[in-house]
Amino acid sequence: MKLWSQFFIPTLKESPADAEIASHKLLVRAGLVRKLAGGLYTYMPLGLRVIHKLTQMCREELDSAGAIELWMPHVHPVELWQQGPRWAAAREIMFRADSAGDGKRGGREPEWVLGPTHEEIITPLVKAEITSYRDLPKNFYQIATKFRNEIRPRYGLMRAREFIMMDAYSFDATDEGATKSYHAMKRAYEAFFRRIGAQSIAVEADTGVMGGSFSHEFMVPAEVGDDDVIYCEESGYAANREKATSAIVPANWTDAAPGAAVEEFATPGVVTIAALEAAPYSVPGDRQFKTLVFVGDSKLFLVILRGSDELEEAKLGSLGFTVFRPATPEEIEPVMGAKPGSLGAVRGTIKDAPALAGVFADHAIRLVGEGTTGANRDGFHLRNVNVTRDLAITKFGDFRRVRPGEPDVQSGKPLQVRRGIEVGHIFKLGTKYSEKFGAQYTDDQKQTQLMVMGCYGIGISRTMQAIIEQRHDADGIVWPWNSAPFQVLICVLDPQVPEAMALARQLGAAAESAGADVLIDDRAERPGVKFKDADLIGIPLRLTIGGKGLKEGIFELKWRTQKDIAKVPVAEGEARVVAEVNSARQAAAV
RNA sequence: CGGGGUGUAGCUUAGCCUGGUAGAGCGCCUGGUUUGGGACCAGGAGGUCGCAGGUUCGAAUCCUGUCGCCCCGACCA
Repeated sequence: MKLWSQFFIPTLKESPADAEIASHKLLVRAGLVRKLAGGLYTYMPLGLRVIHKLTQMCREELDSAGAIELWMPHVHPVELWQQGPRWAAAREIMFRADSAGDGKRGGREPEWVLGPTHEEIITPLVKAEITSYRDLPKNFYQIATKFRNEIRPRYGLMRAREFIMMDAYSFDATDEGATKSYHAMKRAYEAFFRRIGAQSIAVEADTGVMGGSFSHEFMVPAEVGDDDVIYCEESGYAANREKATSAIVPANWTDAAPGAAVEEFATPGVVTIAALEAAPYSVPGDRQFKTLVFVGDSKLFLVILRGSDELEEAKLGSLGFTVFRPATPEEIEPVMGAKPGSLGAVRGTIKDAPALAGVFADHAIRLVGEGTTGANRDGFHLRNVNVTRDLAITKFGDFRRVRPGEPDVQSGKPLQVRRGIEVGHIFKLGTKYSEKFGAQYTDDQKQTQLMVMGCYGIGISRTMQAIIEQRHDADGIVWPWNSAPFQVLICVLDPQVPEAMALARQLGAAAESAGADVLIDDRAERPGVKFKDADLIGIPLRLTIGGKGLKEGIFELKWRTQKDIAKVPVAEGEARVVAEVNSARQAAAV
């Protein structure tokens, strides 16, 4: 039981000027956080209580899924990162940590970095400690601070330079075992997000720089989120836009039979899909082939899309290049024989075809059947280009960005899109890190094998803000029971009246005995101030004790989520409060 | 890193265009009246106008540089 007057909850009437979105404003107004600098926040006492609630529930769910908690350093020797598989990609967002001294200690400082995540630390540790299949599988986790020098921190805790994250790492003897561990974690995540009272959905996701074979993101639906989720209510399909696919090419689709011969025609100055759509050419975008040139591991490769489609660059990750980027016009011309805008992949028209690492075509170009594309000769295009007859395609794949309204693969119903905040991510990593760091074990046949890894993250501090974004109204935060900093707020309107405070303590003790955390507002403030603050900080259950009610022998009971106020006779007070707390706890239990 | 914006008291801000005593509301302190949805009255404290340089008799205001912050983009484990 805490007394407000002896705690510290600095609430604000006005929103800070630098906050843009509701949850960020409320975090500050309700006294949960204060900013030190961009992306760096102090967790104030009330905010820290929420963090503790979330970490405790996270810990419990992971423990019951068999994960084991440990704690790793956050200052890392840079050598470990240089040894790892993603130094080149990760170093840009990593903070360097060296001495702030004036150099008088002499010699060069060793290089240290602050940990953005811990694959590079846990894998060598497990390599050193585990050598037998008998010690596998193992899943280690920690709940700790992470450091990422984000290019653009924003929206308060949503994207911060320093944040609190649960990160877990599983090590299995076999690929099947790793898949099992992955699904166990997925279930633990689902239990966690249900329990904290956040509506979240697991969506298929791209593995990005992490690498690995498959991945799910956990998204809290919110307009201010950074990610687009493509989903189908009918089938339950949900995927990040980077990963999403649709049934735009029907399963029974037959490719167009070759028709008229390929014919070159002059298109002076036409270098865009749109220009070719316009008169006098009037070739619709979905009758054109779009040819994009990339550099993958220092060789050029082509990507062919429908003219009306957009490339989803993340999907090129499936091609297996370690790094890739769009090619420059200077790189393109010597190989293709033309500048961008007149490019195509018709057999025999590419100047130096052997120089290409491949021609990768999106499935949807089959819908074009026979269409128009660049002639690899500046100012000319080719028509009557048949997909099967004329294009020099190495491999078909899924490279286009899905659009809402396209049919879902399973149900055929139109796909929908909504924004979401990514609060968790799970990856089946495979052996990418165990190979690099030599994390091996001996199996029961005396054979040396690589461990198969998974890694898992939950942004705890971001989750706190995501809950607020999802659960607030015009007056303030509306905390779910389990995540609330306190579950019960007792507003004592006349704290100078001894009977009022005595009743507050009595009801508070009853609520505590039933398992609630209790805050008593004993400040010498006017009632209006107390009610406004109560709504702002959003404690689920409010008990109001006033001098007038006390004379009638009643106090008031109100839920933050409801408008109506119940008058409860003091004599029945303890029993009623216990009953309310119990039913709330049951409703919030998973 | 590119584009846009912004920096004035603990917070929200006016003043800047057109240079001439730095103003308000909230909050804070003292006293009084109030007391069920952010009270009222009186008095008071708090600002080298982000920082540095320049122009000028004179700069919060104009110019240059610099730093911080916010938004959009790029990026994003």
